[in-house]
Amino acid sequence: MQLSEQEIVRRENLQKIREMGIDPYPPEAWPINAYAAAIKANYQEEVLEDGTKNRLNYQDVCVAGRIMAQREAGKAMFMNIQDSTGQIQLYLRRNELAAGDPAGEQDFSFFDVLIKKLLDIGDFIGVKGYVFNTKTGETSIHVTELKLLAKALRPLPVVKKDAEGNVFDAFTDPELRYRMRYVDLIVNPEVKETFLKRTKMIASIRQFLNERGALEVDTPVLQAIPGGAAARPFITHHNALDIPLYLRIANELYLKRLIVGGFEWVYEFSRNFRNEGMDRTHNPEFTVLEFYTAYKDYFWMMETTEKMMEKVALDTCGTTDVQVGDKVLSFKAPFKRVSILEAIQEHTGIDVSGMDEAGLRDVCKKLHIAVDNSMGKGKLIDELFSEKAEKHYIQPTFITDYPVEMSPLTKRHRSKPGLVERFELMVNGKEVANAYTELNDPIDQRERFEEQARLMERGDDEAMFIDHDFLRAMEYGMPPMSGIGFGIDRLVMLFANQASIQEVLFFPQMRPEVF
RNA sequence: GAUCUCGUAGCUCAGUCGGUAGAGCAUUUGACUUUUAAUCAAAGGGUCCCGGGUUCGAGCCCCGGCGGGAUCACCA
Repeated sequence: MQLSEQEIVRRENLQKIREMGIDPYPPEAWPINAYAAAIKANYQEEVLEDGTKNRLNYQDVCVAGRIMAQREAGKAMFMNIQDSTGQIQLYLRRNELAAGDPAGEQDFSFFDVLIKKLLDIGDFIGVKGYVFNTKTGETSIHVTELKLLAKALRPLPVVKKDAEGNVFDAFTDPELRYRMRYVDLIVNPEVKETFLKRTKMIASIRQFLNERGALEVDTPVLQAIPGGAAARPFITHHNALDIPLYLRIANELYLKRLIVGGFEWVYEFSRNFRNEGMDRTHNPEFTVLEFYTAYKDYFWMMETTEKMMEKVALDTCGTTDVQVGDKVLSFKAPFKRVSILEAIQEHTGIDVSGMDEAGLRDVCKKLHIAVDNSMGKGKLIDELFSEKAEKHYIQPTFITDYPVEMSPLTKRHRSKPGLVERFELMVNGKEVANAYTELNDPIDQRERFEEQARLMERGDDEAMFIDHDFLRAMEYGMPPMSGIGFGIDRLVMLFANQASIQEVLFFPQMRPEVF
């Protein structure tokens, strides 16, 4: 391996540390009793009449962190260390860290050699000391004891910030940031914020569901029949059984089996895998929250969804008015409801309700939407909506009542022939959730699967497989229910105001690196 | 998969008309006991993504490849 000059220096420093009798990777625990952010927020001191300071708290702190900056000032030194909560400044003095009798012979090598020469940016250290404010008002730890906790052998990008908050030499190359997310997280604090928001959002959803009595469950990731969605799966092979298995594209059919089994409300944060293109809104593995609730319909689901979204916005952003790009989105319930046919009429001026396939195809051609003969009525309506209407729904809006051809798992509409009881929640011109009154008529379900099988024979590689066990479950009796799936990564993109899915996944898929 | 675009020091970036490879930070050496983008003085550091071609001469021009980003297609 070719080492850079800085890597060679650090390896030499490591050797010198060992020669000083210091273990650069000591095993003992370090007894932390304070954190950077809390110290800076809560430290108090008062200036007495004689000008001396009375320090009120944090006079015996023990912290740990990574060295992020070093400023030598002769026989003193300043460092910034970073712990999980942020950075704090350290103040170190040569004579206070010396060995031996202050009145007689003293050994200053700990400060002169270890601290000034052998410690580098990136090293983990633990320090003990007391907190004070410097002349310039910076809350700092006056260090009385320092211990090297772990030596770093590679130089970190050094990102600097001035008093006005201008950032210099930021570590910005997306390829390096995604491949070395650990470095990204160390030097770009706002990246950490995004991921903390993601965790907060998921916790908020979990709380919303749990307090209403929903049950969190786990269902198979490896499936013999990849069902519940129209997508190309990843395929793998099980050696002991000598069978092909698929990574799940959805967990819908398993959650519905659980409703058959007698649970009334189940949910799962499902990692799904789809063998399709990648771009700034698609990663091969992604997270969907699905939940299914017995004895409910899609009207109930709309109300539940808007309540949940309102809570999630409050919990993750502190407000229902969320800034996304240059827009402010209001997640205050209730949300607008528009049927897909009304939406098309509103944005094309054409009423397509009641039109047959030929009529729809003419409308598409007139509006310069590419069509081909494989497209049925449902697909044509879907094209009209996604080409002409979808992008206009910036504020959260429920688009309802889709054509039956697009929705093989959805119950037919109670009053509108040819449509199903389905909605998608559109936010910022994109779909973030998809929900139905679920189909629970096993004979209708079997026919819908058979239609999918015909599509597959015609070469549609995204058509659904027939899942005979799922049909058997439904034949045992499935209660009426409503179900929904939320694209969690896309919700995080909204609430964290990020334009790329790679910014909300710790380790987005990349081409393998060649070493 | 298609098109456009980028790849130069550890990081962020300059590099003119094709003529000896540059800066800031980081690193090394020295000064400085309340600094904070610390400062001051000096020094070292390069497979210019890889492979071909044109040329007396290529970081720069041409061809091919690898990797990233953006747009589009498919999808959530």
